[in-house]
Amino acid sequence: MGVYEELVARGLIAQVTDEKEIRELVNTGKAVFYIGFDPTADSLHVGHFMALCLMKRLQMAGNKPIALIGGGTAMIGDPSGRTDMRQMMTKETIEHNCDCFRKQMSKFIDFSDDKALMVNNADWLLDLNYVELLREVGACFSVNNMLRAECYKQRMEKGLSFLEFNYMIMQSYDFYALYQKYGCNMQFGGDDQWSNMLGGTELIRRKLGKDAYAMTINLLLNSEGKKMGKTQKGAVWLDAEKTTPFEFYQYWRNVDDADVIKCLKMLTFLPLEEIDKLAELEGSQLNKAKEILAFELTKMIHGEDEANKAQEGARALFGGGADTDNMPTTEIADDDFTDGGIAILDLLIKCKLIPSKGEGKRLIQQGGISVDDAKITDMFHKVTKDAFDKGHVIIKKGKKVFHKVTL
RNA sequence: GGGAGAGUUCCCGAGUGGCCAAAGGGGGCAGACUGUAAAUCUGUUGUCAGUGACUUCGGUGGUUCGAAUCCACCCUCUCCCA
Repeated sequence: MGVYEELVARGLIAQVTDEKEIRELVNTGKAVFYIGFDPTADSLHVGHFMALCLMKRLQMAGNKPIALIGGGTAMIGDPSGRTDMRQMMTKETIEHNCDCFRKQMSKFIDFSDDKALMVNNADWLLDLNYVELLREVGACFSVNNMLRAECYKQRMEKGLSFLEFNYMIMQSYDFYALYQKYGCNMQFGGDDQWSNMLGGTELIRRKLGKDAYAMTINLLLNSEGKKMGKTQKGAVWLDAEKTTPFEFYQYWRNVDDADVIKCLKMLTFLPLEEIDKLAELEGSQLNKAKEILAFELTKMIHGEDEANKAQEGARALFGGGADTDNMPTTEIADDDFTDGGIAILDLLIKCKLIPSKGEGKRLIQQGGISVDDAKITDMFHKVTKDAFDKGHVIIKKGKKVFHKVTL
């Protein structure tokens, strides 16, 4: 089975411009492909991770990946599939984010010995001259066609600024530039990028008379059709500072039954046969598959040690025991005590478990807070110093949030 | 440039002088039920020193005893005409 067939079997491929050609290129390791990442935050998230995995799979099959960091395109903001305009970012923020991306990517992709490249489109986009650009590529784009593009559909109702409208041209120009510079003959990206990617193949055909190819990967959607990798707090980040390994593990441990197998296929490097076996599990047995998913992903992002810690921590907590070693911890000082105790609401705030006291009161009224396994029913409850005799106190918020407090 | 309309809490959206911290839905959080799942049901969802006070309905001023609501100017967006 070639790498292309594997990608299909894993449900990764959404659309391709020319299946036969792409299969041939990719399976024989002749593709030089790029994937663009716009530095919209200071860490990569799960959505990027899928693309990185794809790069890795293709790199292992002998193809050459180019990771393009969108330091130039981020100045514009991709309107694809969005209902609102992105907030404009300053140059400084973008540069900072680029640095963060670069560091994280180097952990996954082997950039040594020219096996992969990392480029920043700021290097060629920022110096473009407007009139020259218009003359060079402007003539190759049909506004009529652009307006019909699926990615602008939602924006045709809500409004689309000229700035954002040009995003497609910038991305197309990237492909065109990479084709000439590095012989990049293929572009991969999320399925929401399809229109932008076609712009590039079209531009190359018109300007150079050459064929280039585009392929999109399915977005990671849950069974309800929503993008995965988002929580109430925001995205699930790859940076351990922003999403701890434990939180990361828990996110995957808690996916819907309906999504486990899909995630295993799309995100892990486990052999398909093994995943097929897991797919036969039913009911509560699926928890095994979820553990494997969570462990594998945590291992890839944070390393095996962290993955083990997260797994043991989770097993201990939910298995009844209390593994306090890997729990998020807050240290409090003597000053925090008055009359030998600290008010539970103050303590919860101190641990950042609640954003306001109102929410804390509600939690207590509804029975959502326990201290050392004792449910708190009085919102004026005080945690005394004696409670710390064994060195720490464990606060439980709801069913899944544990927090250790030390003195 | 001319004309018409819109901006409300996390999101959608009702409210057009006091009964408005603001309907309804979604989402979130908690409880019950479970398998750390889903579905369902219940409660809850601005802040605080909580029978009260404070901040909040695009911005700034104004009218009024009292403004999300009325007036003026401004900003942003949509639609129609050019």
